[in-house]
Amino acid sequence: HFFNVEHKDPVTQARAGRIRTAHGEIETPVFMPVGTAGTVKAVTQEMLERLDARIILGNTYHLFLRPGHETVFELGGLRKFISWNRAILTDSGGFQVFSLGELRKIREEGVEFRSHLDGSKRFLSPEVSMRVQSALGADIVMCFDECTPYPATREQARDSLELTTRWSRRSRSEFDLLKDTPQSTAVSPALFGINQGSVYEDLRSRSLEQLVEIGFEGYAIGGLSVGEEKRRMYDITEFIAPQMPADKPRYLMGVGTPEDLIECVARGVDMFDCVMPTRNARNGQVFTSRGKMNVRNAKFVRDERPLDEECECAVCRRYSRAYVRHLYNCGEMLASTLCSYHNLAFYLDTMRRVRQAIVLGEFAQFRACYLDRMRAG
RNA sequence: GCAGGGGUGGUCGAGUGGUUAAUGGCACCGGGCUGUAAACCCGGCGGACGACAGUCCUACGUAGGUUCAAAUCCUACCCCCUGCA
Repeated sequence: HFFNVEHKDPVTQARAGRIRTAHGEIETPVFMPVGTAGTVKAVTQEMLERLDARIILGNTYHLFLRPGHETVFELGGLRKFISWNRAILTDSGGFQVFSLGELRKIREEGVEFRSHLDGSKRFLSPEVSMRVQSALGADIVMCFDECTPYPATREQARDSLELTTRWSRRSRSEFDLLKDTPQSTAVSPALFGINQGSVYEDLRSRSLEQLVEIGFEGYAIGGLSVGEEKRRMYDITEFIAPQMPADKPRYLMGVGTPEDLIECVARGVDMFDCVMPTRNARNGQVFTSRGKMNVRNAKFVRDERPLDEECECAVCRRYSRAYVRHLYNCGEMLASTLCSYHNLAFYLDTMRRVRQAIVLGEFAQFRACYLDRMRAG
């Protein structure tokens, strides 16, 4: 079957499991690099393989606009198009309902977007999102949801969650209809529901109950890391994750920092994705076992050490901070590539170590040591 | 030699009597980034002292001058560019 838990941490809610897709197995907890427009920005697919990434994200909205899902379909699906033979998860466009702010109008039927590229009107709904994702051929498909903005009043959060539930029901129907049709390039895809409810515990529970009733292959926590205090993000995760079906993967969308990952694994989350390692890399910030570091800083001009002295990634084995800083200074694109590669290596390695610690029953200890060191700097 | 144009802060370049320590860009320094409208955005950027408010000093080629007040006006000198010899 699709997922099973292999180890449970005796102290925390952490678990180690395995997701099986037609395009490879994924050991959890897992961090999934974000590849919005059919590329994890600045790194090649070969690099992702070398990093042993087993699954990456793609985005419905962005690929829908460009090059268009029909085009991707004709080219044999997203995996073939981008030459990636491992697993892919596509986000539904629900986050763009949130992030594109003024460029969209939400109705019961769906969302009308003004394309950020040319201003043209585009329409996305649960059905359209499923059709697009089906054509793209993802292994894991996300329900079309409304990522509730923060802050939201109780009433706004409730209305938003109810809309997401109705859209989830429609997503489920359309997904089931499309599965194994000639319009799909997917093989045994799984559909995930997305929990909403903002920072209101009872609304989170209510959302989850409704989703479980519909039934999904996995459950995601959405609507977090959208501006709320970190404490609340942890609290909501701590509250809702353990309530999610134990035999299904639990995915915290859009999170987070290395520390967030560990803290939320401890609260029962199995899957994560975040633009942070790649975006911040392009902006000169690298993550290390001693905390984050801005390699653009003048103090690295003559620093011959690797980005992270304890990292064994291909970048850290070969290049110095001085060189990477120089590349940033010159506006050279290799800087982005090198830092993105390292940051992803750091994230992926962190998750492998987290998993190993859970398997060995040492997660609580690992968590404490790891975070202490990172904070000590 | 003659005619014309010009010399401004690290740099390029505005500014042609007073809200000017001097717009902007770049460079430089620092910060932010959480299901990617992001190789982006924000802040600082003459010096000294001060926690802050602020105070003082030094600055628009050089040296003088006019004026209550000058990067801005006048004189001389130095240098650069263009054209003609």
